[in-house]
Amino acid sequence: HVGNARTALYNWLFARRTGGDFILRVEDTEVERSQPRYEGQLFQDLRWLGLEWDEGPSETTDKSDKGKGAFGPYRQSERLVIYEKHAYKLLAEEKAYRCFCTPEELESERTKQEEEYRPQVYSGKCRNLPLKVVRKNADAGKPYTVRLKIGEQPLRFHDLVRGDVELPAEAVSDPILIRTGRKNVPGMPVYNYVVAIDDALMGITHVIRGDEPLSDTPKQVAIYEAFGWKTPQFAHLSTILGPDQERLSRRHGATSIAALRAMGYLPEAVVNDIALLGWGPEDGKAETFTLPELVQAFTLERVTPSPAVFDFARLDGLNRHWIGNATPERLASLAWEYFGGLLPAKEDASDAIIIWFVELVQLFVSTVDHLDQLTPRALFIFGFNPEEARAKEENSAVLAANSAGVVLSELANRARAHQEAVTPEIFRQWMEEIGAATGIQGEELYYPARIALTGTHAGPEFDRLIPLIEGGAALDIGVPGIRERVEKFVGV
RNA sequence: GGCGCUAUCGUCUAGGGGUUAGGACGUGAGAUUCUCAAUCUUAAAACCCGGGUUCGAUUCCCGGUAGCGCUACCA
Repeated sequence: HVGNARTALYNWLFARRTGGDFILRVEDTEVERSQPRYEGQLFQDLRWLGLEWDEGPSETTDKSDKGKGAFGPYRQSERLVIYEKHAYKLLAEEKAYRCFCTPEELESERTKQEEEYRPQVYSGKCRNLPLKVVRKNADAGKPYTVRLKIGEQPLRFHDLVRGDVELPAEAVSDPILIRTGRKNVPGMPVYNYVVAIDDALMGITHVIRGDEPLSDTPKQVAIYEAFGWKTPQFAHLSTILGPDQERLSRRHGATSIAALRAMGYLPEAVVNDIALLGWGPEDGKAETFTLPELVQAFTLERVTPSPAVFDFARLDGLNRHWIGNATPERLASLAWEYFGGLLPAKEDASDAIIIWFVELVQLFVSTVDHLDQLTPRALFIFGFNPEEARAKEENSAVLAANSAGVVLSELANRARAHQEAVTPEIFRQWMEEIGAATGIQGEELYYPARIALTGTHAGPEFDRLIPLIEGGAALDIGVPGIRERVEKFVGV
C-alpha cells in the first residue's frame, strides 16, 4: 500500500541522490505470507511508480540465477544456508546459545510475569546451561532454538529521523535467531536475524524503513556487534494512517498501489503525494514534484518523525495537476480501459476512433479527479434514455416551463430540416434564431436544448460538445448524432 | 503492565525564545459561463494539557493525556 510505497520511494530517492544503489530484497522467511504472486505484484507496483532497482532477485525460473547484482541471491528463502552458517559461528563463539525451552514453558513464564506486572522478558534459563546438559539434550534430539546473548549495557543507536534511541538491556529478551528445527532439519531463521545478516553481507549502508522495527533495531545492532560488523545508518519512517487515524490496512479500501492505478491515478501523482507524506521541501512551499525534482530536493534530514494521515482529497488535487500536465494522447490511452463495451478494443480501433476518443478525453478530463470517473461523465455521448432524462428532478422543473416546449419544438424543426452534420456555427445560429423569434433567452433557452442533447443540465460548452457528438456519430460506434438526439427527445 | 516513538489549521506541512504562525489540499463566498469543470479573486480555519526555565514560550525541559509501535519460534 502507499505506506510501503513511500518507504520504497524514500529509499530510491536517497540512493539516487547520493549515488548509491537501490536494492530490492525479498523477505520471505514466513511461508504462509509469502507467495510468488505477491512478489510479482510488488515488482509491477515499483516499476509503475518508476522505481527501478539496481540489485534484486532473479525474475527467471532458472534456479542458478542469483538475480541482478553481485550480492545475490536476493530472496531470503534462497539464503538459508548463509543464515545457518552464521548461526553456527555465533554458537561456536558462545555469543549465542541453544534454548531448549518449549513454547509452553515460555508461555507460562510470560503469563506469570504479566500477573506480577513485571516486564515480559525471557528469563535466560538456558543461557548458561552446562555443556554436558546441552550435549545430552542435543543427543536426545530435543528441539531447540538459537538465541543471542544480550549484554548488560543499554542498547543504543542513532536514527537519522528520530535522533538517539536507547533501550535498557533488561527490557530486551535474548532474541531468537533460529526457530525450532526438526530432526536434521534446521529451523527457519527469524526476520530480525536474517535482516541483520543480509544488510551486512549485502553492504547496506542505509536502512530506511517503517517504524515498526524501531524497537527491534537494538537487537539487530546487537547482532552486528556479535559478528564485529559495522552497523549501518538507520532511518525509521513514521507510520501512514488512514482517515480514521488507524494504521493503513485492507480495511481502508483502495490504498494499494494496484488499486490506485486501477482507479486512474497517474504514477507521477501518486509519487508526488506519497513523497509529501512525511517529507517537505526546504522552502516549505513547493507542492508539485516530478521524480527527478524529488531526487534533487530530497534529504533524510527533512523527513518528519510524526505519523501522517493519508488523504484522498490531496491525492485527487495532485492527480488533477498531473492530468493537466499529461498529453491528451497518453490520457486517452490510459482511459481506454474504462470504456470497455462502448468502444472497440484498443488494438482494433481505427485511427479515426482513436483521434475522436482523444477529443472526448480532452473535453471531460478537467472534470475528473481520476481517470475512471471519465466513463460516467461521458456516458451520455454514447446515448441516453429520454424518458429517464425527462423524469430526473433537476430536469423536470426546467422542462415544465412553457418556454421549454417552445424551444424544443423550434430546435426539432431545424434539426429535421438539416441533413448534414451540425457544426457549432450552425447550432449557434439556430439558438440565436430561436432566441430572436421567441424572445426566450439565457437559461430558459439553453437548458432545454442541453437536456435534449445530453440528458442533463450540466456539461461541456456547446462549441466543443457539438463536434464531438457529430464526430462520434460519423464513426459507426453507436454514438447518436444531434438530429437523432433531438428527434428522439422531442418525440417522446 | 513494561519499554519506545509521536503531537502546528479538517488533512499534509513550513517555522521557530519576541512572527499579522507561512504554503498546499479541502471547505465557504465572489467573478466568468446557458450549465458543469477549469481559471481568477477572496474568506474562515492550528501551535494537546499542566508545571518549570526565562523579561518573554507555540518553540527548550519535566510531567500528564492521546495515538501508534515493540514486548512472538510475525515480517
